[in-house]
This record gives sequence, C-alpha cells and structure tokens, in this order.
Amino acid sequence: MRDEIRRNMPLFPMGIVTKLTELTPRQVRYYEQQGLIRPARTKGNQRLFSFNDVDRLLQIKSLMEKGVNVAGVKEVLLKQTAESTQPSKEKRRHDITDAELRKLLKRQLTELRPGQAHLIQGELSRFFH
DNA sequence: CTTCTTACA
DNA sequence: TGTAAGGA
Repeated sequence: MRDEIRRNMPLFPMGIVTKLTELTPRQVRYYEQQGLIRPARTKGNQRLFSFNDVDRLLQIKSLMEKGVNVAGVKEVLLKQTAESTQPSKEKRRHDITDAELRKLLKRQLTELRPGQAHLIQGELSRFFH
C-alpha cells in the first residue's frame, strides 16, 4: 500500500504532462474542471500532477477519442475506482475493454429517457444503435 | 520562460 | 476547443 503514496505524489507541472499525454493545457484544465482529475497545487497556484493523474489523463484521452463524453468517462473512472478498492484482493487497475465499454454505452443509450443526455458525443451515438 | 484565470471579433 | 489578455 506504499506504492499509492508514490503514485499520488505531486511531481510534474503542466508542461511535462502535456508532452506525456499529447493533450493541450486547455484540455487538461477542462478535465480538471469536470472533476475527472484533481492535481495538487504549489504555493504559487501551479498545478502539480501525480503519476496517477497522468495515468488517468491517458485513459480519459483514450475514451474521448472513442467518442465518450465527460459523463461517460466519469462512469468508467467510477467503475474502475470501485473495482480497485472493493475487491479485497490485490486487483490491478484494469483498463476497460471495448466490450465493457460498448456494454456501458449501450445500457445507457437504452435507458435513455426523453431529454436525457447520452455518454456519446453527438454523431457518434449512431454507431451504437 | 512557463503557467494561471477569465472571456469571446 | 482555440486563443488573447493580464498577472504571477
């Protein structure tokens, strides 16, 4: 349980993170606003990201490229959090599979009620019907 | 020079 | 999402 400490240790500034993730500072800050990540801050208000933050950003990037929006990313991230915290055993953070992802998106598309927003970005939602 | 927030001809 | 502005 000591690895967590290192994984969550605030280490890199925005510049490093954008190079590591290929994301723009704009996107990284936006995802933080949406509560997808919660980087630490220095006394000068500069963001300091942990290894976990970078890891999360990479997952977020991957999901977003598949057309999943913020709401969808939150669900996936939530399922992972519960998955690596609940199972008493030593279960690694398993990246969601395409099958699991489709299942999640399909389920939410089915349970879609009038006026409710999907987890897929606009046009792309067609491919899941 | 790098990052931060706010706002939008 | 990009980008300009103004400050730290």
